[in-house]
Amino acid sequence: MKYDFANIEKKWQDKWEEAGIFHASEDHSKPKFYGLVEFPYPSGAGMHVGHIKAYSGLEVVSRKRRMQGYNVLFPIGFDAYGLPTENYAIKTGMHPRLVTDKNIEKFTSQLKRVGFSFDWTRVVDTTEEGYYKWTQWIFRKMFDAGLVFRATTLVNYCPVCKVVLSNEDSQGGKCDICHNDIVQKSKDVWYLRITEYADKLLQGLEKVDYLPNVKLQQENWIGRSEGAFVNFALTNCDETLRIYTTRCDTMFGATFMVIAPEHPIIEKYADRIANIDELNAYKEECAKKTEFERTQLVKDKTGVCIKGIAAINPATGKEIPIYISDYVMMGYGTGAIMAVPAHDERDYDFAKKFGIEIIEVIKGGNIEEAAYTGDGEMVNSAFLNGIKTKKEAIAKMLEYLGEKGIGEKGVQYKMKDWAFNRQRYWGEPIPIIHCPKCGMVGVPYEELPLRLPNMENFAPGEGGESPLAKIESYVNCTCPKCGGAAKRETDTMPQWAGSSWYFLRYTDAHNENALADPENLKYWMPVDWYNGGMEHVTRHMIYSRFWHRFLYDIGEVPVEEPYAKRTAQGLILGPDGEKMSKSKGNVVDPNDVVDEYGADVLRVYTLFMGDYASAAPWSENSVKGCKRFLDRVASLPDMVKGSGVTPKLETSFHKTIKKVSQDIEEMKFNTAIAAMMSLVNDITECGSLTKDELVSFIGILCPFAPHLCEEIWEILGGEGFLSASAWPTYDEAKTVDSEVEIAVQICGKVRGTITIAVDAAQADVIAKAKADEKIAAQLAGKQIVKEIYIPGKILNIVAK
RNA sequence: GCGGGUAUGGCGGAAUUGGCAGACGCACAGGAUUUAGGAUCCUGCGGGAAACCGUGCAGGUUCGACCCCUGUUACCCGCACCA
Repeated sequence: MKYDFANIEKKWQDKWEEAGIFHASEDHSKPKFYGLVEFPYPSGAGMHVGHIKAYSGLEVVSRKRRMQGYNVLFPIGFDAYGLPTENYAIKTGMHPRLVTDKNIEKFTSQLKRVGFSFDWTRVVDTTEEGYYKWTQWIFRKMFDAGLVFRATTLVNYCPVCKVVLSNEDSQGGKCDICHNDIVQKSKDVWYLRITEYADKLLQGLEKVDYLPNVKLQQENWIGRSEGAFVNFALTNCDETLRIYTTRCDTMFGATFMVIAPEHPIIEKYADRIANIDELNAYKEECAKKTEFERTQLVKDKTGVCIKGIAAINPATGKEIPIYISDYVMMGYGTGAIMAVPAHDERDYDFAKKFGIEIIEVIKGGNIEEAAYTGDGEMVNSAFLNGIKTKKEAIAKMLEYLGEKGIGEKGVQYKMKDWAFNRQRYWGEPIPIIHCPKCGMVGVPYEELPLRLPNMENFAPGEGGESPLAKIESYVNCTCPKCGGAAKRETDTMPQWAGSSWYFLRYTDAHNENALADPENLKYWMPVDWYNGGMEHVTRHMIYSRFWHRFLYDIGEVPVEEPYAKRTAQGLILGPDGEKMSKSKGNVVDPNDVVDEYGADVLRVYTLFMGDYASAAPWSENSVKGCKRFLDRVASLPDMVKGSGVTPKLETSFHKTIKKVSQDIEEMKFNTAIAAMMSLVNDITECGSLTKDELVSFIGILCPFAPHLCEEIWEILGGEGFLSASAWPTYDEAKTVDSEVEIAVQICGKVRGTITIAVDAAQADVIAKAKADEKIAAQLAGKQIVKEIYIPGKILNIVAK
């Protein structure tokens, strides 16, 4: 047949759409499969070949599942709130709504050109009222549950985007969006109390099937640590200084203390501190340092000793000095530590620089040289002396602290509460009203959605306040509780909000009375398989697991964990081996590939280019190789002779069907395609195949190259759609060759090969090997020591 | 610094998990066909005349190691003064 891919692809896309064969059904009696891919942010640049690879994986799995008789939900949508759109709108004067609509349209047409089997009746757009109503609804539920709070803190502020950023969005001291330097600023910030869910999020990982490195990254992100809180008595003060430590066993070695520069005790006892000016100067200096400077100066410790207040080491009873230093941070633990220079590297560096006493309490290292952090025998530690393990010493010390009532076991997390607001326009309005009498009051549920008002100038105000603050009719309102005059919150939610529950909405995308019908949730959840990028396994996945777990706790969803399985695809690099980026000019546009080679080639290539989970560079030549493969497939109908089985090809067919079936489950798409290429080579060599064989071949190729396969199916007179027909089966017995060639080794080196029956007896195999000329020559004059035969694989004769 | 991962032809990558290393594809070379080919079809393709040598490097275990163990180097990805 002629492989006119452009017409073939259009023809089948139209037919699929018309017949609606990829729509998930609400027949809940059938077994279901919910495959989820990360919905795209509809940027102005359009799609990227990376998107294609990201979706192609589960596309193949979903198509296979349908052919296996599952009711498949494979949805798509758009995570459309966000800064790039807003910034573009500010620059061009075009309303973000229009920009978003235009971009979604572009993405939709690109996705459809590739022939993805998404259920287009369930598209979710996070900026639609019908959707963000429920985003706000969930927020309100969290507010009711006490998981929302407001606090004045130093925040990461981007002076360019004029927006407050979460810690996650400002890593490395650079803005995640514009990559400019971030400054610290004091602001009122909305927080979601995600730390309350730290343990639940950690425990939830035990029940799910995530790639090991995905799980590990989440564990590290949550960062649970077990230790102790201890209260140190102070001189010249009525209160104690509370610290957190994981090494209370080393307390006898604590020769000083360190508190964060922002620690409140300084201000509180300013009048008793002799060098308060010096401390304040240091504090100011620290505030000016960028994140970058701080991390660069890790080894070069700075600090100031507090004069006028000291601490008492509760183990030794000795007075020890207190320093302020920026190597201790207010945001972790209590903002204060006991410093044990002999057994902590940071404390060691500090003590060396400031000439503080270093007392060894664990044997094993050389404290003249460096801090020793390993295990060993306790010394200089009174009642701990002689103990040989950390674990035992910690237990004993905890007992002592408990008896004296000055300390107890404690747990800390690295994860911080989630800064949940942006002073920007293009986001979900936060449904809260500030009443001078009642305080913060939630917008009543029946008034949701709280609509994002239309406006002309959505540039943020100079002070960084939300553009919504400029609309008086929006800001001024009445308190739902007392009916008095009140002001509406003008901040909006961060981009992560909409993507924190979109997978629930897909199960019932148009429901006006609930986020989704409970019956639908019960049937479809959890997501059976979620695939996406590694860059989303911490932030997006942790946030969405948190929201989902909250919804479970209040009885809104039926399962604890939203994602039963999580995998991740590798990046597609540019032809130069570098990460694709506009500035490098190495971006490949999927449209160009579809124009020149067809959508089927694009799909096959993105899956064939290498291990699905690894990064691989784009190669135009390899794309051509995939085109050649499909050209050869297109010529197979011309080689059909008769029906039934071609004896020479029978085993190849059964083997290939088996391999492709298994490889798809393990995301080994590259080897699945390689196996199908091999089969085509076998068929070409053979010269012909039967109609039945071709039908089974296009069956297994269909998830990869559906347009071409449908076309061949039609030529062969198939009824309905190949995509809706049954997945080819194989006979295990026929995947095994009756005869195999095995290698014969002499002393571990291959000296020849012999062909034997698969089930040949060892004695026969050895006899046949010895009869082989080459083998006999090698064995001549030698004495056989040992003969090892691994059935069907190898024969090794050890001889001297 | 800590944690995780990777290392195989000129290139992308395979290898039933301890059993013929280099499947499949690309590139390259030779041939056929063609007015022509950047189209198609054959053939060859790790190195070496060969004996042999070859999975980052050095050892070890084993009849047998890309695979397991010890040490080492390089690169990639997370986290990063987390007490």
